[in-house]
Amino acid sequence: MRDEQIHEAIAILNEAVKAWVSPAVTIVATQGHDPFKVLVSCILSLRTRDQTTAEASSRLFALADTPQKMAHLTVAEIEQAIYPVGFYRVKAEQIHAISQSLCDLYQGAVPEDLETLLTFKGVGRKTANLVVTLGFGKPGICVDIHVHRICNRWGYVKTNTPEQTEFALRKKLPDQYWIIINDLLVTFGQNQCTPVSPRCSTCPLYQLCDRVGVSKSR
DNA sequence: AAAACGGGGGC
DNA sequence: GCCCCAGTTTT
Repeated sequence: MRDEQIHEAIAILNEAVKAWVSPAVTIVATQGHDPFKVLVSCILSLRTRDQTTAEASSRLFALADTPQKMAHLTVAEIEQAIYPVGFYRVKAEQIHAISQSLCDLYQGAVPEDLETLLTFKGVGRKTANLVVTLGFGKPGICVDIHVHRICNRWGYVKTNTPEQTEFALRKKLPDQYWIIINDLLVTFGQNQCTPVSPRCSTCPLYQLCDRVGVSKSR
C-alpha cells in the first residue's frame, strides 16, 4: 500500500466495520471512559477475550471502582473477582500495586502522560497509549497485535515489533486517524483480517493490500 | 488434541 | 533475544 492510499483504506474500513456488532474496544462500550477503569480493564484484557474481560471488569468494579477502594482490597479478593481472565494472579498483583502507587504518589489520580504511565508494572506501550487516548481523549497511537499485523500485511509499514509499528505510524499516519486506528483495526482484525487464514477473497481492501507474509487465506 | 489467543516483565 | 504467565475458543 502506498502512503497516500491510507485515506481510502480508512474510509473503506469505516464502512466495513458497520457490518460487525462487537465494538473493537469493549472496554469503553461496557465500562465508560474513566481513566482508572480503562487502565484496569486494559490490564485484564491481555490475552483474554472481550466478553470475559468485560464480565471480569464489571465484577471487579462492583467491589472497587477507584484507586482508593481498590488499594483496600486484598490481592486474593481481586483474584477472585477477575477469574477466569488469563494470567489472573499476575494481573491481580499488578492492579493492587498500581492502585497503591496511585494513592501514595499521585493523589489517587491516574497520570495523564505516557512516560509516567509506563513506569507502572503491568503497563506497557499498548496499555499506556490506550489510557491516554480513551481515558483522556488525547492523541496517541495504541498498537496491539492486530494493528501491527494488519499494517504490515498492507505493506503500509515494514516493522518487526508493535513498538516499531507505533513509531512508524506516528511519523506516517495523518493525525486525524491516531485515535481511531486501533478501534478500526481491532474490529477488522477480529472479523476479516484474522491472524490465521485471513478472509482475503471477501476483503474490501483487497486491491490496496500487498498481503505481505500471507500464505494461507480464504 | 492442538493451535491460537487483543501484552508485558524478568532475565 | 528467550522464557514465563492461564483459561477459553477454534480448528
